[in-house]
Amino acid sequence: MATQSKALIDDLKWRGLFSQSTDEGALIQALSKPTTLYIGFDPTAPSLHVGNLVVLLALRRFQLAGHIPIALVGGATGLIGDPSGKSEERSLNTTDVVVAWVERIRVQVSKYLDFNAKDNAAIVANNLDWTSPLSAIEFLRDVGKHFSVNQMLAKDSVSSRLEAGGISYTEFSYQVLQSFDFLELFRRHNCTLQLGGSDQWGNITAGLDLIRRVESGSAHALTIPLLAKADGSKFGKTAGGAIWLDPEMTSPYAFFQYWLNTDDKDVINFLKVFSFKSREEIEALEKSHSENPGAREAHRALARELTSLVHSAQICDRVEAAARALFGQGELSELDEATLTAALAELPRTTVKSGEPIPTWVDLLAATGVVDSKSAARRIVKEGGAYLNNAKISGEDFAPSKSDFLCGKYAVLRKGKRDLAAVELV
RNA sequence: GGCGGGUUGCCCGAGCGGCCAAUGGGAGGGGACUGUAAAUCCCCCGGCUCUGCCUUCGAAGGUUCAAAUCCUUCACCCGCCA
Repeated sequence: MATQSKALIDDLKWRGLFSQSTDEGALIQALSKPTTLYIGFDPTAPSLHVGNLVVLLALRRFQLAGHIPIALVGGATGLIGDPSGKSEERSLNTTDVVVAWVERIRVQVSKYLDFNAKDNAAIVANNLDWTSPLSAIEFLRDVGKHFSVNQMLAKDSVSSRLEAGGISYTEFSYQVLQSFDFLELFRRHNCTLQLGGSDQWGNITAGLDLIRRVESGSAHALTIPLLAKADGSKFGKTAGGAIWLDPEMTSPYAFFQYWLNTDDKDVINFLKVFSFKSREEIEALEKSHSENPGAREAHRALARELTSLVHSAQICDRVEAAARALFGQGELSELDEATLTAALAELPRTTVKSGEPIPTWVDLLAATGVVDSKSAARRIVKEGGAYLNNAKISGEDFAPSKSDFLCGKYAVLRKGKRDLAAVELV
């Protein structure tokens, strides 16, 4: 099985999922037997986003290779705030907010792991379980005593903050808590490997030291590079904010579109990082993409796989069909009502009561929430980016008429090239 | 606790009594070109009942015909001293 564990590491490297690790030979040796490993997710929002998916799917890869994954939800650490990668102190969330987020993230994380696997069922843990019973005195005596402030100060997450803006005692303590998590998981589940983003290296190695000192145990660390885009912009962020996994926060339609619109320069890398396709399959997509980029086969494969994984194959089919209908070459008016209804269901929408006068295009677009204000909607009209049923309109006062409603029910608003919204006559 | 510096639109950052909805850069948006891609070029980028009006420059008061700009108090940040 040592060759298998070597293959796992090699695959991670090929996918660009390997930043650094503790002694690689020892790690491969350890992984030759089923190994328990964990990743922590702090509740900093009500949902995980596509950036979290990188490490979460890495955990899944380990489970598929026969190892036992633990997803740790940071009910405790989420109350403290990780200084890693942050240039300034963050404001604390209230405990009830964090409790609510923990629950949502626990459910979300569970979707990507197998809890029924016979020999290596996944585990979800919450670090509040072992930190909350601990008194401050116990914590300082039993845990704190093993930490040298000199070493803590040397961590990049702390030293960079000392230079810019300072750091509170609260966030300074974060690495101790994370180390304690590793120690507890080592004790409870014989967890001997922690995965994390490359910014977690300092926190993870602090845990290794703690395990060595307290339990004379040996454990390993593996970090994953933070995903970078070709143009240097931040991955997973759009004008509207982050791309969330929660369908209430980012609609499956928008989710699919996000991946479909991936920069050509990034699409193969993203496939390697996110897709569970084999190396051969991805290399085949790379070939077809370079031969005919306009067909966007690789983009489509990426969007399909991730939308199916995060939402469902059924939802994926729906949003893809919607996009095909709305962006297709044919006339919108030629779509039958069922197709149109299904397609428009995926879009931001507003309604108009049939007895009442129809508002202007500007008012309608603003009502769908596609733009932030009526001024923004007016600007779109003035600049020539306003469409009704795929036909350009002009004049700030333009209002659709009854006959513009397809099948007597729907009007399709478009802002620019690809931002669509629906108006329904009720 | 003392002294000094700072807090400006999504972000960075100019402005230091009227010419300020506020220079510049970035992000973002629209158009052209394309492939619902990138690069490039042009344009836009507080809000509204839009040739005008309203609300913004940490918060609250005040001076003035007029304040992002001056004064007072408060909050937070940074530095030096105790």
